[in-house]
Amino acid sequence: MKTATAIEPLRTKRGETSRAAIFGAALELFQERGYDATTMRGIADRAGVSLGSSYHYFPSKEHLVLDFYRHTHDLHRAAIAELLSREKDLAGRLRGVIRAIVITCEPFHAVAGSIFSTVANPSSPVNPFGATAKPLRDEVIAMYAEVIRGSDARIPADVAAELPLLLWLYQMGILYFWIFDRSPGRLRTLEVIDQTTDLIVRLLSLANLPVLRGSRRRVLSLIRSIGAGTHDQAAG
Amino acid sequence: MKTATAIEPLRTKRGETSRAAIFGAALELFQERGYDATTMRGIADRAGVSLGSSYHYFPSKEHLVLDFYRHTHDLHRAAIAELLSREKDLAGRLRGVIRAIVITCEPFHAVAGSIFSTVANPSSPVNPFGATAKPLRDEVIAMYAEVIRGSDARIPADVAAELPLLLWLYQMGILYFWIFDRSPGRLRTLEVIDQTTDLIVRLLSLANLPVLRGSRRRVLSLIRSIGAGTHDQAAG
DNA sequence: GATCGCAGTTGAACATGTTCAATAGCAGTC
DNA sequence: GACTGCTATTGAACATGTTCAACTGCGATC
Repeated sequence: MKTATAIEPLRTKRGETSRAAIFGAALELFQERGYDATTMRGIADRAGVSLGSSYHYFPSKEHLVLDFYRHTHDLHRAAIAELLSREKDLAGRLRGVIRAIVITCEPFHAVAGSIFSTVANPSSPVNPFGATAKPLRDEVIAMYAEVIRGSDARIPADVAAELPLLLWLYQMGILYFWIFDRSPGRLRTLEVIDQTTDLIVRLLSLANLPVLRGSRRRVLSLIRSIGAGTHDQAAG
Repeated sequence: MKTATAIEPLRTKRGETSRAAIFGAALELFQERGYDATTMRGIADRAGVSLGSSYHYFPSKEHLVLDFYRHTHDLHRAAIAELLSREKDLAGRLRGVIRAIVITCEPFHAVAGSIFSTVANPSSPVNPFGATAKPLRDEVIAMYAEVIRGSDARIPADVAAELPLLLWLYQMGILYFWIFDRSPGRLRTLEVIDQTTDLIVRLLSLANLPVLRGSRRRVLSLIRSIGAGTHDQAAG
């Protein structure tokens, strides 16, 4: 069951250069003008290629967003490396990781809204739940698995199995909140992050209470049934 | 603090007719071809008006979606009227209302994805969190207040104050799940609705447990701080 | 009933995402 | 070195959302 439309490797060095130039130009223009105001012609111009060439490497404007995601994820990984090797407290790890994603994305705050909406479309080739985005999605989920695994928290196995996926969703929720946040320094988002990460960790510690056992079992089964459909999402 | 760009009342009967024709044509075409495949020219043609006229009544294609929301909300209200007057059990009311929204929207399932994504854009004039959508949003939230108020459940006042907003968000979450659901008869969505409504009601009944008091207080304060920013959303 | 103002109407013009058929350039083969 | 096939490149052409300046017609005012 291989992903059909994954980014195929580039054939020549010349092509690699062009592709990088196009993506670089897109990245600059997204930051300067936003996603919608950035035109494919503008990207091609700045990259020094023709309009048609851009479409040779990126089947659509939306496909540029996928590379954009990859790019910010790499930045995010780099930003949290030190934290993950040092901090052992789960709340601390989670807080740091989520804060880092917001800080990493900060240069793109103005763009993020249109990008989010573009990508939220289930029929978009770059929908986060879709097949094209699966490799990157799996990486992000694996990252959260690492956040949990490297902590000193004792998470029951059944919970731990579903938690990375949930944290990925949680990250998306925070990012959507952040998109709307116009407070100076994005303080409101940071405040919400602090509170929600604490709540999550507290909830995890409560999950073992006898009175919550039943709910926990039902929540987990619900999550599994939801997750089941998410993965084999058709691309087109 | 009046909403600036609310739909202004129509001046003449002639205009009212045109507006209705345009919206009706849009509704038909959305169902037949989907949102993206429906062109403004196609709408104008079917409505028997010129392209320019459509823009006289709807500043953009997105603005048609706002009327679309209003339309489905009215259908939804009609669909649940009987249930709300009969059923007193909170879980039953909630389940019925959420099921009804999914069933009401079923004819638009194929369209819903692109519409959702269009509307998810924070800079879209019809973003559900934005100023233009406020009247309708308030109506939906009030509807959920009614769902709670008319039940025999004893909800603590502090929880009851925030619950309608949360249920509105919950409804949006269900709809986003439903958009992806390709199971026959949308059975998976219905299953998720049954399970989540039960969980919500159970969680509400647990909210009074001493061990959860602290969390409850923190959750509520978090919700209030999140909700605070949502309301005075700028339109542009 | 003539005049005036404004809602309503129109279609051409524009910007931009996307497609496509044609061309250029390069690498391997004989 | 000529040939072959594939990648890279190009810009014109197309479809569609949106804008706009001009025009029409209806109802109020005198």
